[in-house]
Amino acid sequence: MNKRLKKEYFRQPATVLAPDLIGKLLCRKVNGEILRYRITETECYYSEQDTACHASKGKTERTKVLYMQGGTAYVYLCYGMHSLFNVVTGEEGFPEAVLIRGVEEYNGPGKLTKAMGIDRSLNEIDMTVSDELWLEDDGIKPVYRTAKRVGIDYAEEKDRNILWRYIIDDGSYQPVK
DNA sequence: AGATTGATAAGG
DNA sequence: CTTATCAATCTT
Repeated sequence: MNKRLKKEYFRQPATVLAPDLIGKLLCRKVNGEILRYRITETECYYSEQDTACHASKGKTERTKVLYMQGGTAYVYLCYGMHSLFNVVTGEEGFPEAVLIRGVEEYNGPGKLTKAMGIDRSLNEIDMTVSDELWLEDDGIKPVYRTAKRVGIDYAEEKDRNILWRYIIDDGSYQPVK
């Protein structure tokens, strides 16, 4: 039986949740139909000291959602054409989030949001109570590997080299019965 | 390697 | 108001 991820779960640090979200189910209800996709790739963005994190330059109108409590959705329009979907984690007042970079059928953060109909109207949604967008755990624990984050050339070298990207090891889990 | 695309943030 | 920048993707 699938269990919906609740507030206590999202209160953990992004550094813990990023690997743990691998294999979880991203659920989206659109036009009365429920879509479920298994998360295959995430990245961790953590604190104002992380120069790759949007919040590193301080709190602004755009990044304030990163400071909200865990379980909030952060949807950001990048390069004018791609909606990127993040899960805000941790306690209120501390900026951290996990970027969902890929799901089973769609690789690439811009493609999965387009496929699931995720756009900026879902920004700041509380996924612990929303019936449009939420996360589920069906008990599968896939094996994953780590890598350096991508697309963050603007960050300082110390942050570019952190292994905060988590990718599923394909075929390492059993399909849902 | 280059074009695309528009919100966001910083500066005048 | 103007300008530069971007957690990407597609085509050449």
